Amino acid sequence: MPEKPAAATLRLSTFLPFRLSVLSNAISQRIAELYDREFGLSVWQWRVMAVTADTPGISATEIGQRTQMDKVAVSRAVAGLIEMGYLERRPSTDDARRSNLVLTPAGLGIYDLIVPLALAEEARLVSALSDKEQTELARLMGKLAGASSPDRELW
Amino acid sequence: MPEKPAAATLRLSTFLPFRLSVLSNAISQRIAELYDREFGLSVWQWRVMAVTADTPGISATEIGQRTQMDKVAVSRAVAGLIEMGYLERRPSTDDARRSNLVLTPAGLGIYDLIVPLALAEEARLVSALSDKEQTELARLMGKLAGASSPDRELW
DNA sequence: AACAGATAGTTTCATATGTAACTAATTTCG
DNA sequence: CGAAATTAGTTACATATGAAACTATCTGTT
Repeated sequence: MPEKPAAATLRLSTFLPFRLSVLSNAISQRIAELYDREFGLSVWQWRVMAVTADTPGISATEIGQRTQMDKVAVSRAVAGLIEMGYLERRPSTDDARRSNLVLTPAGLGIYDLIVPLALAEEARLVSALSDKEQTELARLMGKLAGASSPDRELW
Repeated sequence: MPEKPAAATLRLSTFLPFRLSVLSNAISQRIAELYDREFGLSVWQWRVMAVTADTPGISATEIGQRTQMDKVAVSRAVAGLIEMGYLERRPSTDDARRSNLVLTPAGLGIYDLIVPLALAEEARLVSALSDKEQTELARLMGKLAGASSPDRELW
């Protein structure tokens, strides 16, 4: 009588999707807590601010594309930021469905406070890697992104 | 009159926490859909199955440590798996608070079906990288994990 | 012009998730 | 021993999230 074949096993701790997920969550949580504690912002709101600072007058749809947020999430983040007085909605002259979003002076003010903190936190994190390693990591992640989502651009 | 100093800007697309999060989500979602569509499992349920297959008789608390899930998530995943008939709870003889968890034959059955699919998906993904690059990626992620969570072991 | 899609964005609803409170069993220590 | 503190795990509640439906506007076709 044949042995029952040993089933293949899967060690979670070496399984890439698991490792990536755990690592990403650990990092995100740490930063999210910073945004929330210091400024009362969610990560989504912060992302909206970041792309709006980069491209004033951007539309909600375009924000979604650049941040990989779905339109509901964008809508909610925008609503929250407007309520907090950090973002302003300007009706577009050529398309009444869309709005042009811009940061208010208050929004720009806290943006300028957050950026250095975020960059410092990133720097602290990657300081464990040499410059060369940092570059290499970025490159490898780019390759993975291509393989994971051949359809859409991730960044 | 001095110029208003140009505020530091932050390009989301090169900001490591953002890139990691987007990449991880893209990969996780693809795999989650596989588990759900083919087997009706959530990612958490799958993780519980994976560590239970690896260590039969494991406790819920230990599952939490190994998978980085909090105890509520573990509790819910376990309850779901038991309901589906994939997992069995055995009261521990030496500590009445804890249960020893084991996969049922049905649970082992689908575990054996899932493992090759999960490994194949991972292989498809990392096939964009050479063997050397794969090793390097794992190494760099390990370093980052250490830097991001000096307190607890991530894997 | 006028109808049939498409598109921008919001709202609704059902589900997922995390925090805190809770129960029960165990350990610690006076 | 026995009260206080810890630990394993579940339940309850409040919030976050995503899918689908919806409103309003725009585009293309006839």
